[in-house]
Amino acid sequence: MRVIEVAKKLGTTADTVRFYTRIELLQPKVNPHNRYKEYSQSDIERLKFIVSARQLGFTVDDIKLILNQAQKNQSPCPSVRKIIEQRLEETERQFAELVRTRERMKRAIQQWQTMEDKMPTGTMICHMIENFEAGE
Amino acid sequence: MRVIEVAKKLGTTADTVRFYTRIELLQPKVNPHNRYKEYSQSDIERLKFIVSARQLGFTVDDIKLILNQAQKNQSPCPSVRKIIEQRLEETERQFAELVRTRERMKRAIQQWQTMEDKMPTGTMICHMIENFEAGE
DNA sequence: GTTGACCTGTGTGCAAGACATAGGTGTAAG
DNA sequence: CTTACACCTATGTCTTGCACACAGGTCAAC
Repeated sequence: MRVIEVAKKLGTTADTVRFYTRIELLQPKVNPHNRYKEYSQSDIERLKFIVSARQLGFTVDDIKLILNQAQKNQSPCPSVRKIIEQRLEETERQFAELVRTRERMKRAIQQWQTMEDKMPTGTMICHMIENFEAGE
Repeated sequence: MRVIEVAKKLGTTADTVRFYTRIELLQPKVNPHNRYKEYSQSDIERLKFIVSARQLGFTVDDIKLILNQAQKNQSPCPSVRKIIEQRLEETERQFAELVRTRERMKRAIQQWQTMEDKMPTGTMICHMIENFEAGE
């Protein structure tokens, strides 16, 4: 199978599959006639794993490590457990930050509803932004 | 003032100030003796604006546009209102995606608590990931 | 004069793909 | 057998917002 067909089959994009191939997470055979990559069934299994792991928050480097362990016939499970804990912590941090930003944005929009547009001055660029009060 | 002092004053990093300078959001004078950048009071005001806008979710390009408008003596307020609505929409999308990922991660950790570690097989890399059920 | 801590600008790296592009393929029509 | 043309390919570059690495400069103490 070629890149587009593989991508469709797994609900991802051709560019993503090409990316994984470029960094050698996938190593499909190359047709010597036209240099097109040919993805085998086992490539597809591997890609399926990669996509699942990405959805669980593993980074591409995490996945590389996991695949390497599996290739050396070590159980990747202990690493998997350890890594997902770390990634979850990071996700929680991102989440908190995103919530804060979202709250600020909403509050700004609300505050600005009753404010007029103004021209910039020498010291003021946009009074709405400069006078915005985050409210702790 | 020089880059570190400015950064401290506004609660940001020297690298961030250097970055804004590099992309010409800030244009401090350069001391011809040692080529160091010298940030004036008005540079600092400008930086203060940039930092505030970043905290409200504006991108650096947004800020460029806003600053350009202000420099042409146009009120940037209409753009500001329009842009923040877009950025809020994007933030909501990111938020939803992050929540989904977080839920998946938590559910995975829970499911895996009662699962044993296994060795990889020809078709299976990590059974925990491959058998993970997202639960809608 | 010299040490040494600290600071500077500039170059490069990062994540995870998305986008641009030059060229190849393949099918259908003429 | 051409030719046309839509579609596909691999590869190179771009994105965002900084952080980090590094070679060299500054400046006070000795």
